[in-house]
Amino acid sequence: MFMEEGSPIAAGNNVPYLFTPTLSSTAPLYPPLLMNQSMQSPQIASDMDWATILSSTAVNCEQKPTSPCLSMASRNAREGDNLDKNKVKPGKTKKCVPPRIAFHTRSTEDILDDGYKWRKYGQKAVKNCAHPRSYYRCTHHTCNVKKQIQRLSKDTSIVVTTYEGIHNHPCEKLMETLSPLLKQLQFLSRF
DNA sequence: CGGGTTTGACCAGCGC
DNA sequence: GCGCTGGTCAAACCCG
Repeated sequence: MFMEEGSPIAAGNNVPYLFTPTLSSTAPLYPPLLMNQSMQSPQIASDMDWATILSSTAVNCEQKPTSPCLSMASRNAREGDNLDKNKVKPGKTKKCVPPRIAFHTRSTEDILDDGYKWRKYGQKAVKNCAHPRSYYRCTHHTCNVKKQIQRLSKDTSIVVTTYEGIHNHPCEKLMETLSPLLKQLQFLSRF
């Protein structure tokens, strides 16, 4: 298996992990191996693009909408809820883990280009980790997707990228790449 | 000047 | 209840 680390990544216990084969030291994004609890072994997702993988996996592990997600006062405030920061309703503070996907990628670069545009909003030193964890948010104004980037302390060449949420907009870079192909397909389909 | 990064402070959850 | 830790905020700063 590719999971020599053994211990779960800091992404919650119900996270379906996506692993990239660690063959190269300067890792382009290889077709990832998709793995979750229902699978006996990782499956090669060679025919899928990253956006598809992200959205389908996130949907598969989506939480029930009735869960009291985003209960923190700061989140309420950010999402237009008028709750005062110091007036979080009692009994509704149970933490809800939104859909998360974690990637292991061997790379010298911390930031892997996934086609989306991200803005860093925090960095934090994590216990028992030599490298800090960075927090990013999708810059799209209607999109609340976040990601965390951290290097493994055991193997600093491996970058763990944890995505939280589902993009509600197309991947700009992907569309840029695909649009000429689509045009070509449309042209050929006329014959 | 606008958008992104840095970084210290703050807050909530959790374990003891 | 208290301390620790992770996640986020926001002001200051940087850069094109």
